[in-house]
This record gives sequence, structure tokens and C-alpha cells, in this order.
Amino acid sequence: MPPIREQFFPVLHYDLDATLASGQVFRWNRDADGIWQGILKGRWIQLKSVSEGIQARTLEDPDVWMELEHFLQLSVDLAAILEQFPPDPPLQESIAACHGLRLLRQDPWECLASFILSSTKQIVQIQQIVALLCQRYGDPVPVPAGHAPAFGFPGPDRLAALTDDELRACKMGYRAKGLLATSRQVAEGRLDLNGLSGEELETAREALMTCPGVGRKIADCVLLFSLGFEQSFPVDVWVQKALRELYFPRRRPTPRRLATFIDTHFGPQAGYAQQYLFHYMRMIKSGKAASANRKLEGTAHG
DNA sequence: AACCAGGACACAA
DNA sequence: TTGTGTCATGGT
Repeated sequence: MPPIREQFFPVLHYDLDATLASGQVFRWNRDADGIWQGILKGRWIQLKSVSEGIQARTLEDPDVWMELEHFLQLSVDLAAILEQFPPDPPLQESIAACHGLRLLRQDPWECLASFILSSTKQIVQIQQIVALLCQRYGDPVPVPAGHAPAFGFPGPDRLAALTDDELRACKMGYRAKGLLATSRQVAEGRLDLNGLSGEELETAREALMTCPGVGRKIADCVLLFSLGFEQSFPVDVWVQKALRELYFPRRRPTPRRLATFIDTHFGPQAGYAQQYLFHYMRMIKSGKAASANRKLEGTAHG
């Protein structure tokens, strides 16, 4: 067993807990001590939020640090991004309530496959399905002695070789068909995922939507979370709710009008804005934003 | 115990 | 274009 390597990454305004648990990625787990464990490019990684930065551990060669820095988007200037948000109350409240929330840059295939499995599933369930899929069909990953076994995310070629029943056995239900067909599409080279980052937003989106089981929302998630399209604005049930309740509390905008509002209102960092609204809306529902809410209500009406 | 979940798709109106 | 039923599964 190789020695554990350790590295400190200085970074400010980075909420590791909020970011890794915000429904962008589904394979990072936090233990009781607040230490996160995950797999990055087939390598075991441990992350811990410390004073003025993030402390990381791995078993592998030092070049994993470059990839980790990219995954965590450590060179991104968060304050500069938030400054580009339109100064409307909902977004300002979101910023206040979700301090340090970030967007990650994850592997496109894992992102695409995971979000095909996400449709009408709660985040906890998506985590369970993906864990089962990796446990059964992913390659084992070396972990330090005493740690639970870990697995990489199975590639498109591996999944393409499975049957519909084998996938359904991972509790994914009707989503198996789309995952299987999309795996074949990527495995056979009919869709070059990594090549999409060089395309225009609409071109890349259309390419993704040729995949069975991939509509506008899932395509937008892949564009934003893995391919670097920062204007992509995925609209799921939570963001839908946020837009209706926070921006159009009385009237009920048509889908078309809502789409043009999204396109014109949120600016060049629309994707980040979307993630803040998503996270804020879920905080409100779970009651964890109650104090921040009251504080802002007070300033707004006082 | 109902209701709903980071939807997509076919099909009706 | 916009609305509705269907598709599995299980958390809350």
C-alpha cells in the first residue's frame, strides 16, 4: 500500500459541505467528523474543510492534485461571479443564505449517466442508485487500510455491455432503457462528449438531447456541471418553484415567457445563479434557512 | 399513508 | 405551443 499523500489548498469562501451535497455530484460522502470521501478519475480522495482552505489526502501520485484543483474549481473567483448576478432580492437572499456555494467541474460521462438516473428521484435515492451501479460494475479503487471498498464510475463501454435487467436491478426502474441506449451511443463514438466543450451552447445541447432519456433539463445539467457552459440554466422542479414563488408570486407566467425571462435576466453567470436559487429553495423547504429568512424579511420590511 | 422526487416522452387538444 | 398520463422506486 502506497503512503498517504497530503496537500493543503488555500481558498476562501468555499463551503465544501454545501457544494458536495448540493445535488451536482452523487458520490461524495461525509463522515461524522466532517471529512469527505470520493473518487476522482479512479483515485480515492479525502477532503476536509480547514481554516482558510481545504486539506486533501490521496494514495496516488501528485498529479492528482491538478485534477482535484480543476474538479473543485479552486481558481475560480467566487466574489467576481456573484458580482455579475442581477441585484434582485431573491438572488441577494440566496447569496446571503448560501455563502461559499460553488459549482464543480465533474467528469462529463459520470455527469451524463448520473443525471439520466436522476429524473423524478430524490437526491438521496440518486446517490443510492449510483452507489449500487458503481459497486457492481465499477473497477475497484485502492483505498487506505481500514476504509470501505471504493469503486470507479463504470465507463460507457462497460454499461453498454449490460442488459436492461441488470441495470434495473440497480433500482433505477424505467431509467435503465435511456442509460443503456445512451451508453451505447457514447461507447460507439456516435457522441463525442468531451468534444462538446468546444462547441456553441445550443449545438452542444442539441447533441446531448439526441441521447435517449436526455431532455432539456438533463442536457443543461451536463453542460453546466461538466462541460463549462456557465450560462446553462437547468430548470427542475425546485428552480421552477423558486422562479414562480420568488419572481412571479402572483401571476402565472407561461412556459414561453418564463424561458425568455431566464434567457434575459440572469446574465453571463446564469448557471451559478441557478445553483444558488436551487440550494436556497431547498434550504427554505427544509427549514434550515429560517433564521436567515427572518433576518432578511426584517431588513426588507423594517 | 398519501404525496412527491434535480424528467422524458408520446399524444391529445 | 401547452396540458396530461405514464413510466419504477422509495423517502419523508
